Amino acid sequence: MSGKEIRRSMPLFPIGTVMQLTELSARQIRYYEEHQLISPARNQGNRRLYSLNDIDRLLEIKDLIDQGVNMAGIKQIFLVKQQQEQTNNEQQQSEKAKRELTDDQLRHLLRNELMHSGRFNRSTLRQGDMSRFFH
Amino acid sequence: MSGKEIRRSMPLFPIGTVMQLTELSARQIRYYEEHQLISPARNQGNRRLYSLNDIDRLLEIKDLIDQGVNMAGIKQIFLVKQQQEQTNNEQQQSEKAKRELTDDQLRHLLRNELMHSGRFNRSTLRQGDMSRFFH
DNA sequence: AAAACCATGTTAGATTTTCTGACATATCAT
DNA sequence: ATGATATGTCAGAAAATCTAACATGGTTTT
Repeated sequence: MSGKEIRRSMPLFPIGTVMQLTELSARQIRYYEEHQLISPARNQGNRRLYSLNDIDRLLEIKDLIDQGVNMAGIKQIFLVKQQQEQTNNEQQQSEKAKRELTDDQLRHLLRNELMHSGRFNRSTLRQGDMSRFFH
Repeated sequence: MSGKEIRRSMPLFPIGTVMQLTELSARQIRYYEEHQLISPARNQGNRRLYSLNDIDRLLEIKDLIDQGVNMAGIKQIFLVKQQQEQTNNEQQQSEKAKRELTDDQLRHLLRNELMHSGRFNRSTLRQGDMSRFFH
């Protein structure tokens, strides 16, 4: 829920950039927002700011519209997808729980060794790396 | 030279976004441009548009300035880095050349098998995937 | 067929953002 | 003290965006 997600949901792009990236008109983009298919952030001056996720969503919308789906349809599709993700997460969750038990055992087994392997884990500090904002 | 690079050098961000991302003032960002440490694209209306690479560069600049390096110093550092990359590429190039010879042989060996393995390589068309613009 | 609805275009006026160029200023080296 | 460097700040102009309203060509519904 952190890391990647924070970055992909970071509000970065003004509507002009989004228009070019998606080849949608400002009118269309705002209209889809009106119908709650997206909800971009706003900056201090009330201008919309879109995230990578928003843009993905707009591309999906565009595609569905090309298939003849209307607003209501798209809204439902997104709902289903969201629920799908929800259950996916729950599955992962429970699987993870199982795994964690054995992981605990593993950790236990490894502990002694580590206690004697005086090795440091220096964190690599690289600078000027925009990738921290994405992926 | 294509793919990734095109994306990371795609002009996307207005100066306001870049200010937030880098915590530099507009004045600073323009000043560095004046000294040719960066050269953002311009849109039709003459507004600057920065790429991910530009932002990386600005973060690097910021860091160097924190270390007390001045414009001239930073310019030189970038020059050296660029040359470094150049020679790196050349090395890779010549290594690749070598490898390609053996690859040719490999291809040769595989050709017959492939000629008989009537298998199709359907390209996966996924939609609404912003990742095509990045990484 | 008429009326209503949907998705989008277009326009207008207000507000925000960005642009360039100029002048101001603090810090540092000479 | 003088000058250079890096940045702040201001002003006026141009561009981008905002909201709200009206216009319109296709679809449905009545």
